Parts: sequence; structure tokens; C-alpha cells
Amino acid sequence: MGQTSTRDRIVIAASRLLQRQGYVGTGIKQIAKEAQATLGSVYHFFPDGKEAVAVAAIKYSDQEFAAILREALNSEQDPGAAVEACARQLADSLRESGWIDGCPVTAAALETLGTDSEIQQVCAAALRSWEGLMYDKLLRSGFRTEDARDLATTIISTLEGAEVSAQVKRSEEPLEAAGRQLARLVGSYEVVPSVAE
Amino acid sequence: MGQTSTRDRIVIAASRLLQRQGYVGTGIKQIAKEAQATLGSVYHFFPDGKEAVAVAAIKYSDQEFAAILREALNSEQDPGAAVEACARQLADSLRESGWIDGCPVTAAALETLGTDSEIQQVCAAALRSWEGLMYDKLLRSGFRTEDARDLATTIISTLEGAEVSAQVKRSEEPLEAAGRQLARLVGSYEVVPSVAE
DNA sequence: CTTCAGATAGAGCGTTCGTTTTAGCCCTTG
DNA sequence: CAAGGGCTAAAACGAACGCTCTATCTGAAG
Repeated sequence: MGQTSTRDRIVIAASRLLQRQGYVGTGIKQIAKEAQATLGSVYHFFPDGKEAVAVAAIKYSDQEFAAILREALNSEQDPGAAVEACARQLADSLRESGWIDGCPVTAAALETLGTDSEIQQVCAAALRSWEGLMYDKLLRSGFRTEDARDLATTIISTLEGAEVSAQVKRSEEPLEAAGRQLARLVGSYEVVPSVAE
Repeated sequence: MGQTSTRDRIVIAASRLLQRQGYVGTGIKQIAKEAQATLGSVYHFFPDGKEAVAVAAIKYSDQEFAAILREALNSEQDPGAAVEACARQLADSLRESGWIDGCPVTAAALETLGTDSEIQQVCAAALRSWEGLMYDKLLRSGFRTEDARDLATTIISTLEGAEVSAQVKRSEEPLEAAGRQLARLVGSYEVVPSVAE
């Protein structure tokens, strides 16, 4: 047995597979195989079945991506440069993965929209948590609350959409363009100097 | 028989189902049922099977969405206002559909990224055709070609991402915020007056 | 009327899906 | 040593999947 528990291996494997193949396209047996666990183990830790595994996996992806986002945002003091760093980071890891490891929740979210499953709720929570990180960064940079709210929502939307475009086109260009334009947009706001940063 | 051919009904039904459930989540038999056709008919018109149906359906969705986009872009002379009109149009039809009829290609594209199917190619072509419409609008408004290219890519990405956010959150707010911020971004450019418009 | 390709119809193929079930293993505790 | 709970293992269920097959229907040309 490795140092990661069987349950953790299941969650991590599921999060990767959901990211790449979506909810419908990912099978329970495939998750078990990828996690080097057996079907019995999966149903032991998640008696409620596939949807419960997916919910845990998406929550994990949420936190994992939030850490990456936080680091990119903290790498630059200027908010515009920080947003551009986020786009750069997304482009790098996307290219390195062969254009397959995109946003961890988009695929799963879109497939389960019609259904009233818990999945879309955790996906919405993930989006909100990422927007919250961006919102805080803007507030710390002296933005007014209304501006920060609108901007944070739009920045996350744009990064989301640019990542999808980059995946489909197999090119970093959409993310680079998004980074440039978002930096310009952020820079177009008058900001009151703050002692906080 | 109605006035639309069996083949057309299959393509239209497939495009709707792909939009709502993605590629993996949509079955051939479901397409046939929705199109009021039989399985035999589907395989008669598309001997290559499910993927061929999906390719035809996505191409149809591409043109259908391009028409909507063109109309929204032409409804306003000012490019910023035109982009905002696009966001407004997307928000309206999304709400009316109960947040299920989003971008017609995103779901299918994300699911088939790993595979080397023809689907992601037609999805990429759709994205490019929509960017082209936006690019032309910006050029006609006097934008420099480099600015127009970057902007068009980013605008389509943002609308794409904002639509996904709106679907997941079941709220028009992401699209409204995107419309406002995109209008601001477009307006931040110096534009040379043109006699063309 | 006959002919024959285009179009429709649906049973059934093998496979995989999510899930359930039953059995057995390991390892700590009494 | 015995006991029992946490965990693993694998067989098997019904349902649905994409697809193939054969059979029938339709309608215009000869």
C-alpha cells in the first residue's frame, strides 16, 4: 500500500478522469482501475455510487485549482499583471498536458445541467470560490466593491472560455489574448491607493 | 410526412440533444426517437454511425448560431453596444430555455478532446467562424487588424465562458457582467473614423 | 403492371454500463 | 487463540449502448 489511502486515490483518479472525459464518459470501473482499487472498494467508500464519487472529486478539484489560482495571483502585485499570470499559468499546464487537462468542472457541469443532481451545485460552488479569490485580490488592490464584483465574475468567465477555446484549437493563443485583454481591462479602472499592499 | 425531410429532422434533433447532453450522453436511439425517425433511417442517411451524425449536427449548430450572432451584431452600430447586445441575446434565450440550451458545441467538444475524432475539428471551425463575424464587425468599426484579432478571440471566449457560468449558476448575471465589461474593453480602444459605416 | 433503388422498420447482436451480492482477506482487540 | 470490523475481491444482475441485419414499404421509370 502506498502512502495515499485508497479513498484518496479514488478521489484523485476520479477528478482527473472527470476533467478529461466528463461525467457520462467516465465509468466507475475505469475510476477503480485508474486508482488501482477494486470496484468493491469504490462502493465501500461511496455507497451512494457514481454521483457521490463525482461530487467528492469535483470538490477536490475545486480546492486544487484554487491553490494554483492563489499562487498565480500572489506572484504579481499589480492586479492586471496577476490576471495575466493566471492566463499564462493555465496556458502552460494546458500545453504540457497535450491540451486535455482543462477546467476540472466545466465538462462535468455541462453534462449534468438538465438533471437535478448535486453535481451542478458543487460546480457552481467551485466557480464562486474562484471568483472569490479574484474578488479579494481586486479589493486588496483598491478596487471599489461593485467594480470588483463585476470584474471578478468576468475574469473567471473569460479564463474559463479561453481555456475551452485553447483546448479545442490546440493553441495557447486564446489564453494569451485573454491575458492581454484582461490586463488592459483591469488597468482601465481608476484605483485608490491603499496601504494594505 | 412533414415538410422537413427525415434527414433534416435527424440533424436538428441531434444538434439539440448534443447541445444539452453532450456527445457521450446522447444515444443514437434517442436521436431517432426525438426526430420521429427509426434507427434504420438514421443509419441509412449516416452509414458511418454516431460520429457522422454528430459532425453534421455540429455544423448545423454552427450556422444556426452564426445567424443569431450576426443579427445581434448588426442591431447596433457601435461595436461595444453590439457586443453587449450579443450578451443580452444569449442571456435571454438561455433563461427562456431553463438554462439548458447553452453553446451548441462546448459540451461535445470537451468530451471528445482526447480522442482524435472529427468532432473537435468541426467545433474548432465553429469557434473560428464566430470569431470571424466578430472580427469583421470590429474591422468595419475602424479597429486595427492586430487589435481586432485579439479582441475578437477574447470576446468569443468571454461570451463562451460567461454562458457556461450562467448555466451552472442558473443566473443571467455572468452574461450581464461580461456584456458590461466587454463594452468597456471595446470602448477603451482609439478608433479611426471610417466612411464604411 | 413490372421493376428496382431509395427509404423505412425493428429484431437482435455483442459489449459495457452502474450496481448488488457474496465471500474472503487483513489486522487490531479482547 | 478467537473474534469481529474495516477493507478487498470478483461474479453476476438488468438495462442501455452502438451497430448489423433482414424484411418491408414507397414511388417513379420502363
